[in-house]
Amino acid sequence: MLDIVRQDTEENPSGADRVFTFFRDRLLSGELKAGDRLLGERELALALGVSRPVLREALRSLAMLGLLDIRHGRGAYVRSADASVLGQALTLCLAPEPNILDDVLQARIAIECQAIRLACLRASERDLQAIAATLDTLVDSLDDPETGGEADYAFHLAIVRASGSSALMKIYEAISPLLMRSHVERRRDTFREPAITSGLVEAHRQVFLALAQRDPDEAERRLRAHFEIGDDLRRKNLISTYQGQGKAS
Amino acid sequence: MLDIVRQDTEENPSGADRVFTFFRDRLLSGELKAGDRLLGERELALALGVSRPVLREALRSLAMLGLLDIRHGRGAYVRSADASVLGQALTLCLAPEPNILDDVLQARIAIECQAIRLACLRASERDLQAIAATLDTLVDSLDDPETGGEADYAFHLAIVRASGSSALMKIYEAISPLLMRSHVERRRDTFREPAITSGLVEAHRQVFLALAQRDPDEAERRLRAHFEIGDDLRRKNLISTYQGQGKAS
DNA sequence: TGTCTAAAGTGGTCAGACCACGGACTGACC
DNA sequence: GGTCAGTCCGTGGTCTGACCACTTTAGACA
Repeated sequence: MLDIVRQDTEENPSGADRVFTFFRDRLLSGELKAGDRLLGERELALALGVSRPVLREALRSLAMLGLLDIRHGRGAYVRSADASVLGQALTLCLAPEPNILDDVLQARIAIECQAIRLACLRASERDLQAIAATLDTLVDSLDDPETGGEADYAFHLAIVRASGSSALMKIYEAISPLLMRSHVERRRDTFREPAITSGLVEAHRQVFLALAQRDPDEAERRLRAHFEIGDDLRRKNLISTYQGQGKAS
Repeated sequence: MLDIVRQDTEENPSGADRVFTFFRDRLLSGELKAGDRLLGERELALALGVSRPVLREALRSLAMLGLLDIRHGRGAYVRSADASVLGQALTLCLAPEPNILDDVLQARIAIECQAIRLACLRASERDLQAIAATLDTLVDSLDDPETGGEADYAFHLAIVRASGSSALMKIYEAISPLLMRSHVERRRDTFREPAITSGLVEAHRQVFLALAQRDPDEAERRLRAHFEIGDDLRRKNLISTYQGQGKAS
C-alpha cells in the first residue's frame, strides 16, 4: 500500500516502465521543471537505451497523466501540475460506485469545512476581498441560473483558496468536475424561485461574515447549515416531483 | 475547466488519444468491467483501425492510470478501480508545493472530521466493532512504535470506512501515501514516551466513545482535540530539539 | 524590405519482424 | 491410469527503418 508505483515493486520493470519512472522521479525531485523542453524522441531513445516506440509509450503515459505537453512538430514540454488529471482519476476511480454524485458532496463538505476554519486563521485581506467580490457577483446574477451557479461555485472556491492549503485546494479542484455534474443533476430537481435564491444569498453572506470575524466554529456552523438547507430543499423538491406536483416541463 | 479530458476539446485527436478515450468511455459507462479481458493487441489494433504501436501507447497509458493490468504472455485485463493511482497523481500534483507534508494533514483532518460525523449517523455495529478492534491493537502495541503507528493508521482508516462514503474513503486512501511520509518525518521529531502514548490511547478512546454514542458534534470535537494535541506535541519536540535538548541520536 | 517558399527538425504513424513469457497440449515415463 | 516434462502456440515486449504531418525558420525572390 505504501509504494507509490507498482512497477517499482517488480523485480523486472520493462522498458517503458523504466523510462516512465525515470521521468517521474526527475519530475518529483524538481530536476525537471514546468516549461522545460525535452530532447527529441530519437535522441532521448538513444540516450535512454530504448527504441523510439518504447520511449513514446512512456512519454504518452506521462502526457496522459498531465505531466507532459507533447505538441506535434514542436516537441515535448514539462507541464505544470494540474488538478484536472486528479479530477479525471477520481472520476474513473469512483465510476463503479453507486450514488457518487451524492457522495461527492460529502467530500465537498469535508474540504470546505476545514478550509473555512483555516481561512479564519490565515485569510489575508485580499482573500476576504476576493470572497466578497464573488458574493457581489452572486447577488448580481440572481435571475440567471447559469451565471448564478458559476458565482456560487466561485464563492466556495474562493473560500478554499483563502485557506492557504494547496492540498485542500487540489482536492477541491479534483472533485469539482463531479461536483459540477452533481450540480447539474440537482438543478433538474430544484428550481430557483425568488424566495429560495434570496435565502441562498443570505446564507452565503452569513458564512462570509463569520469568516470575516475570524470565528472558525461559527463559520463552520453556518457553512454546514447552508449545506443542510440545500440538501433539505433538494429532498423536498424531489418528493414533490414524485407526488406529481413538480413544475418540471 | 469542466471538460474531463483535454483531448476531447481538440478538433483533431490523434490516434492514441482516440483509442484512449474509446476505452476510457467504455470503462466509465460500465461496458467494460473489472476482470474483463481485452482482445489481443494485434486484433484490437485491426479492429480500431490503428497500428499496434499506437494501440500500445494508449493501452500503456491506461495501465499507468491503473485502469488496465497488462501481463506479459497473458493479455490485458480491466482492473478494479484503485486509489493508489490517485495517490500517485496527488503526490505528483503536490510535488512542487512547499510544506506538503504539513499541508496534507489539513486534508486528513478535513476528511476525518466529516467522516466521523457521517459515521455517527451511518456506522453499523460491525463498523463499530472493527474500530474497537483497532483500538485494542493500539493498546497492545504501545511499546512497539512500528506496529503502534500502523494501529494508529488502522484506527483512523476504520473511522473513514465507517462513514460509508466511498468518496471520502478514496480521497483518504489517496492522501495516505503522503500521510505516511508525513508520519515518518514526524516520528523523527516526536518520541514515544509512556506518558505520551497513554495519552494517545486515551484520546483515541474518547473519540471512539463519542462515535459509539452517535454524537457527531462531540466526536468531531474530540477528534480535532486529538489532532491538535499531536500538533502541539510535535511543535514542542521540534523546539526542544532545536534547543539542543533533543534526545535524538 | 517584405513576403513567400523550401528545407530542416519534430512528433505521428505504420509495417514487419523477432524475442520473451505463460499456459495448454501432448507425449513419455512411472 | 496418473503424473510429469517438453514442446508449441498465443500473447505481450521490443526493435528497425521508413514515411507522413506539422511547425519553425532561414534563405531566395520580388
